[in-house]
Order: sequence, then C-alpha cells, then structure tokens
Amino acid sequence: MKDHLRKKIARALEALGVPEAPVPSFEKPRDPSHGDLTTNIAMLAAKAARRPPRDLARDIVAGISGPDALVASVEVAGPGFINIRFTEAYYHGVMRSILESGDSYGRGTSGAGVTAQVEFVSANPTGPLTVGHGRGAVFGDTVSRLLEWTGHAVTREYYFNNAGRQMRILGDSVRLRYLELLGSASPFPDDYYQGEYIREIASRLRNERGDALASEPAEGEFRRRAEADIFTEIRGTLGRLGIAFDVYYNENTLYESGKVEEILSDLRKLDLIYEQDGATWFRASALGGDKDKVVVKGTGEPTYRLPDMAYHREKIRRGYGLIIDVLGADHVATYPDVIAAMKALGHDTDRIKVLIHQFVTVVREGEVVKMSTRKANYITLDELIDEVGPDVVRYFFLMRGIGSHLNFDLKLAKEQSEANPVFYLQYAHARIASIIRHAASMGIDPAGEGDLSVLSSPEEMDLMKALSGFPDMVESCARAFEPHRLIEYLHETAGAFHRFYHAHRVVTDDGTMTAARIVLARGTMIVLKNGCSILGISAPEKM
RNA sequence: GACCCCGUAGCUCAACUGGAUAGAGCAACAGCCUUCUAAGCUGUAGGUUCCGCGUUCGAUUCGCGGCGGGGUCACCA
Repeated sequence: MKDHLRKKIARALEALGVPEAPVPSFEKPRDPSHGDLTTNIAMLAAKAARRPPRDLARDIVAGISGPDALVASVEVAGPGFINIRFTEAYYHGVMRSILESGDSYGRGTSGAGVTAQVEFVSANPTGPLTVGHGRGAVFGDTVSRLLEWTGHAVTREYYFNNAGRQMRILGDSVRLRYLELLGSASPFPDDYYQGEYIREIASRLRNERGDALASEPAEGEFRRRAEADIFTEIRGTLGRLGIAFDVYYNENTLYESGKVEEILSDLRKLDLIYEQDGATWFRASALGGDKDKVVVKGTGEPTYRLPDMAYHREKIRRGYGLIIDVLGADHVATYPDVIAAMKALGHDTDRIKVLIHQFVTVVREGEVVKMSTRKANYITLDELIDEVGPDVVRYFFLMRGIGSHLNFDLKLAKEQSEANPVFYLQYAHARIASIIRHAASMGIDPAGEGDLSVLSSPEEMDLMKALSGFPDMVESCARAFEPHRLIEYLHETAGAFHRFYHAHRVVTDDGTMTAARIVLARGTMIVLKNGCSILGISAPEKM
C-alpha cells in the first residue's frame, strides 16, 4: 500500500518539477480523524520547491489520479499534511489476507538472509538469577523473537566464565558450609556468598558423600558441584520463562584456542598495548577513551576486558550480520573499550548493537530490596515467577522501554494480578475463543468465508484498522529493538476488540453478518495470538 | 569531579524517532450484566512535558546551560 502511494506521489512531484524531493514517508496519524495514513512530504519539499507547503500539497494531491479501489480520499490538512483515507474494501481485503496467513501473519522478510547473534543473560554461575537478570533475559529473548519474525536467522548465546576469583570464593563458600554441617564450624567471611543456596549445595554433598570431602580443597569437588548445581538452576529458571539458548560460550575457550593471546599481540602491533607498574595496559585514551585500562594484572591474570575483546572478535569472525549485546546498566562502562578495540583492528562495528537496560527496583512491602548476588537479601527470579507467574513476569519486564528504570512492586503485582494489563490482553483472546466455540455449538462453520462488505460500523472499522497495522508494528519494533511498543499496540488492539464486542453481537440470526463478524473475530484472534507469541506469553482459550 | 540513563496526570510509564488537540494502566468519582466470558464497556476529573536559552513552518523529542534522581568510573566480573 505504501509503495503504491509512494510511486503516485513521486510521479506527481516530478510532474511539478521538484526533482530533489526526498522520498515520501508515511505514518499513521495520531488522531484517527486525520485519516488512515499521512505524509509530510509537502512540508519537507517546500524549501526545494520554494513554495508554501500548503500550495505544494494541493498540487501534489491534484497530480495524483483520482480515488481508486483502495484509496478513498486524499486531502490537504493543517500546515501541509497530505492525509489519505482507505476504502472499506481495502480493509476487507486485509481481513482475508490475515485469515489466509494465519500463524504467519505479521512475519516479514526484511531480515531474510541476515544472521543475527543475540548475547544476553551471560551471568556467571555463582548464584541464582536475580530479578535484574530477568529483565535482560526476557528482553534479549523477545528481541530474538522479533528478529526471527522479521526473517533473521537468530543465535541466542550465553557467555560465561567459570574460572577465576569469584568461582574460587564460591567453591570455598560451599566448603565452609559443608564443614559447618560436619560440626566443625569456622568463621564465614563477609565477602563470601551468603545465600541459602550455598547451604543447600553443601547439604546435598553431605547427603551424598558423608564426610568424605572433609579435607577436600575448595577448588575441586566443591567448586565443580556448585557450578553444576547453579547452572542447572539457572537453566531451569530461564526455561520457566520460555528461554533457551543455542550456544553456551565458555570464556575458557578463548584462552585454550589462543584467541586471548592473539588479540593482545594484534593490539600490541598497533601500539595500543604497553607495560607499566607491572601490569599490561590498553591505550584506550588513544581511541577516544577517557583513560587507559589494565588488561593484564600484575598477577598475570587478564581482566575481563581482554577476553571480552577476543570474544567480540570471534563473533565478528563468525560472520553474523547483526551482533547484539544485551547488558545491564552496571556494565555500561565495559563496552566502549571493546568497540574501540574492534574498530582499531579494522572490524566493522556498525553491525554491533549494544542494548543497555536500566535497573529494576524491586519493592516488597514498600521497601526497596537491593540486588546483590553475594548478599542474602535479594529476590531471585525464580521467586518472582512463583509469585506472579511467567506471563506476568515477561509482560511487566517488556512493558517499559529499557532506558527507564523499572519499578517492580511485588505486592502490587500480586494483589492486582486480576487487574493486570497482561490479563486484559489474554482476556480478549479467551473471549474470542469462547465466541468461536459458541458459534460452533450453534452449527456455524467458524472457518467459513463470508461477504465482508457488511463490516462498516465505526467499531468494526477501528478494529480492522488496528489489525492491519500489525506487520508494520512488528517490523518497526524489530528495527528499533523495542518490544514495549508491541505491547502498547496489542493493548490497543485488545481494547478495540472489547469495544467492538460491547457494541455488536457476533452470533445472530443474520447469517451474512454472523459470518463476516466471525472472520473479524478470528482475524483478531490471530493477531493477538501472534503478538503474544512474540512476547513469549500464553494466549489462553479459556480464563 | 568525568561519563551514561532518566525527569511527562496523585503513582507507574507511553508518545510510531521532529508533526496536527501529549496518551494508557493503576488510584478517585458516576453509570452499564435476563443476551457469544463484567478479568469487560461508557463517562467525569486529573498537565507550565523539571527550569532557561537556542535551532525551524513546528520541540516532550534535537543542541547548549542549569536543577533533581539513578548508574558507572578497581590490577572485581
């Protein structure tokens, strides 16, 4: 449709002798009374044409051949907008195509042939996932789904490190708890992992092995068991949210394959590495960074920065057309060096998108709960799912733009779960399912095609217009990596259905009208279901 | 102090990336079930978009300067 209009307007502009005019773009007017689609092309081209926008707009409209089967009217409005109205027949045609496409209505091809890698969560196995991880997890997964819907081949990847100081402390934390269980208590350091889960792991070891591990070092069985148990739990939590990864990438791989050494020496060749005070530094200041950063400590151990660089280089080398990093705001300082290093090494960094989400503030009983893996007073993602269910968790995390801090009031989420927006959406779907069941019980074939020309009331038109916008919405949400806009759209669409439902009965004595409205109901169901599928929430048949 | 994110209705947040009269959900108030699901619908009320200057036909959106909140500035990840 937009292409159709674009060509018409381009022709009109050419005829008017405005060759340098920009390509017309169309958008849905905020105010529905302004038509179905609008363009500001006359205002943009006014300067080049050296004419008042309204005059130019009037001539463009005159230059477009009269109303056709799809376009009902084209008129000039306001400071020079050109408003376009579609015919009812156009929307009836959209309804038929929705039913024809079914589960794939809304899928696009803009990403066809493009491979995309989305890295998210990437929490080290030192404890259960927190609510903060949850936001990144749900967001990363939904961005992946959006990319799949627009035709990309997506790899979901989880990057982790099971070596180093934190893991040693983890192992030793388990060891101390284990010894406690054996009755030989020793002081438990403040900077050790305080969580109850450490005791649970220790307890399992004790049950299985008795006191056989009493003189075992922290680095051995304790550390291995802690990692295995915690990772199992992490995967389980993600699984409850419908999240699964294609690749778990272990940082160790980068050492074993020599990639860390390689990037160090390649950067050294570019004079971006130097030694000072016993450490090895990255000359970030030469690449626009604020100051240089240590990449290998005096102990000989690299900081996270170096393997991060090696990892990103690996991603680039794997040939992805799109590389997405989903990070929490606490990691905001880490990526500029990585990007700078990639650029310095001659890699194309335009393909890398770093998406940073702000923190989740958890409020329980009016009190802010801090999130720290090491302390005991955090809320795990698992507990959150227990309390409000996976659909609410996903929906709430996706509801807001990632640039905003997210307030998650547990009490509110639980108490008001019946008035939750997620139920508003699911309720519309269940309601339609119920209507279809009712129609079937009346002997009406719900799959029947009808004469749709009877659909013309304001509520029916509003609903059809909403449904027709779904594919564009999916496309723009994917392009901008903004799932929250899809939520807004689905909420509006569900509202359009609820209003239609209250204004009109679907199943009546009028066979033609019944058939047509069932088509409308089924089309709505398809959009809601496909939308829920992108969000990763269920679309229940009954509630 | 430097850098990043944010500041919009009483609260939590949108606003299609610069468009026309700034919108939803909670919370408040008033209505609507003999009928396909009332987890719904209709209406009322609620605003100096933190402040100032600038850019232009046009600014919640872009730029500069303030103010306020959060985050990050380790040889921790």
